[in-house]
Amino acid sequence: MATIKDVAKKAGVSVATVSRAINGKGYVHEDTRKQIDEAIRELNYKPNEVARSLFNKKSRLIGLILPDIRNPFFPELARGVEDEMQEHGFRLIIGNADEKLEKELDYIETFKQNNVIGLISASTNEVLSHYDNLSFPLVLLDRTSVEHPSVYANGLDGGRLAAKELVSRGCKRISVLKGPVETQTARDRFKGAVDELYTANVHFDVMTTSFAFQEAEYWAKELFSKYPDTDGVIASNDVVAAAVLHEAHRLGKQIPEDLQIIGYDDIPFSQFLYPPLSTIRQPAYDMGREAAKLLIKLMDGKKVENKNILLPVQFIERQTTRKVERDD
Amino acid sequence: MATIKDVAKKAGVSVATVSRAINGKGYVHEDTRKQIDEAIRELNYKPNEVARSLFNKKSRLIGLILPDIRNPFFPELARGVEDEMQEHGFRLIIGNADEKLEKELDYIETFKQNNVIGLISASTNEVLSHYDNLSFPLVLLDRTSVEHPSVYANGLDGGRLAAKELVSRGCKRISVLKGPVETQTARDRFKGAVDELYTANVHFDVMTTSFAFQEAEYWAKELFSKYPDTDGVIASNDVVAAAVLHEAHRLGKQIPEDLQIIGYDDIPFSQFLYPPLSTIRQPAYDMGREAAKLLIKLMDGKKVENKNILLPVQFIERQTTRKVERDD
DNA sequence: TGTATGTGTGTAACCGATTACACACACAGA
DNA sequence: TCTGTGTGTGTAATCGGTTACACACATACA
Repeated sequence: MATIKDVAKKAGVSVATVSRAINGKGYVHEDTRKQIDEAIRELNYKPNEVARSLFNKKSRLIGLILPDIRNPFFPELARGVEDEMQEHGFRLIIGNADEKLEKELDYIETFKQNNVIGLISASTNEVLSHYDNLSFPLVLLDRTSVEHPSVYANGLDGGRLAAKELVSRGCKRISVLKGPVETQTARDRFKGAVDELYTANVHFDVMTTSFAFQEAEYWAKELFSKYPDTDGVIASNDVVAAAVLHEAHRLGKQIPEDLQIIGYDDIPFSQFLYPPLSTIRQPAYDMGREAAKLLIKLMDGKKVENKNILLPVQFIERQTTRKVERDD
Repeated sequence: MATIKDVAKKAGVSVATVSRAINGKGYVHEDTRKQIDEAIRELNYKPNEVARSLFNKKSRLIGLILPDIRNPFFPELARGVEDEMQEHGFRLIIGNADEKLEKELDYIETFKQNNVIGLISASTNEVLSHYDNLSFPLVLLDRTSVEHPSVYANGLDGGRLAAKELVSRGCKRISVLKGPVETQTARDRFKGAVDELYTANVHFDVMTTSFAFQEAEYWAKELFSKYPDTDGVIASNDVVAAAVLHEAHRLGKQIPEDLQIIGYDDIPFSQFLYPPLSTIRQPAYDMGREAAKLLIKLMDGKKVENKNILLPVQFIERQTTRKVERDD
């Protein structure tokens, strides 16, 4: 690997001049610049990011913490973040926290030690105190907090929407599957659904589930054993919805005649389920991009007027809910 | 952030002694060591990885290149790699190459510039020449090559198995969906299927598809418009299989009566499809772990006898294939 | 002619670690 | 007493960049 010294020698100047030429700071004579460019090309010189990072106390790396990379919702978020960052010349270190605080702390340590210049966290841990004394800006993603900037989707609306759509389609005994309630958005989502069901005066039961694949099947079985005559399910996410759908098939239920199901997230796979899953869409990719944009602003030290960006959710009508006549 | 100097001052010794104490190299008096440990604790000192990395020309970072993080097969691989690396104190920089050579090269540059000490690549690019002059070891994952160490699953077997299972279940007009053929494993897979079908003397058609979600639906429609009377589909992966299944439902086909489908990969979602997808399972998580283990050996400079690790695949019988009487 | 300003470049300190080397001291064996 | 060896520690160079500062020179203007 060629170093700046090699370039300086080849171009017949000092390293300072090379550095200035590369970074476009200070004066460099046109002719000198050409010499240097030539030397750089010939040696295929690339500045050593580590050395830069050591001096500047800044790398070009961004940390991204995801709770569970296996849940397709999160790769979608990650893609949004990645694409935006890529366009700005930043790179991502993705950490999979596995919903464990310890792993999350581990990654934060790695991020600090590698001089990341910003962090986006979609962690689901209730406590946020480990984010308090960071030397770089932080954006929370898919969650919110008054103390930190965040990008999230409207859980209240999402829960409400899901409930409303089931009620308007005639469900009488609704099961609300509540995700892990560590985060405000998960609580909002639940609250939205419950509020709506109270108002509509529809019977409902509540069950708390995890978001993960491995356990989804268990929860689905549990659901039907506890509430065998449920006729509407508001799932905690699309993964759980898929498991419920699968279990319903196994039990010989007709969908959406006997049972209607609404998922949450709208992961790419949901359209391929049978019947295709009706769900509340969170704009995951856009959320990722927005989080990245917000972080970039913060890193630039720009004043940001709105530090908590709320994105809308949307009911995606497919076929796990009945058709209704709409008067529009 | 406390530095080694702060620790040295607090402990009343030189930085060299602190460094020796931390790294357990050279002599350090027991009492001195205690003083230093105490100072480290009080200051909450963590060595700066960037400075270390600059001097040692080695970080603790491992690069991982994935072709498409949205395809659930790859997060599964990633988890395997991550878990193994985590246990050895290494961290991952995950790069999503998006099946584009340019992005892949970008990430490789980032990896070099950040002194990664090893690279695992599941890239699908045909050319590998950009891996030739790396200063750190490389392991190919989910692909193979004579020049580089690799961990992959038996494509020949996989293709053969898929074909055999369909043939033994009475398929007469099989459609083989061929993935992108840039990689040897994809070619093997195809060859395995075709060999078996030739041998069995069963009619088959071939269509080349991508592996991606966004295009899966298109290919599914294309399939049935080109070969409307196909009665067996060997899909290029589970994502495509899901799309085919979805399209088959839309066309009112009975599965597995009218049409049998076999996927590839066995991603977690496949069990939740309806009917649950029969598929060829690649042990993704284990592949990831094996790749990590192999890389660690290479990084340690150990002689590795077998640089190309072949893992077995397995037919997972679910319900997109008919039941057969087995005489076992 | 003297001074201010702009241009162009080099020297050397610095970022925070690691380590080669020098040196001091204790103790053992000749 | 002298020498060799093991123990313990500090000084300073080094990794590959960036940049403060000094300095040289050209030009402009009073």
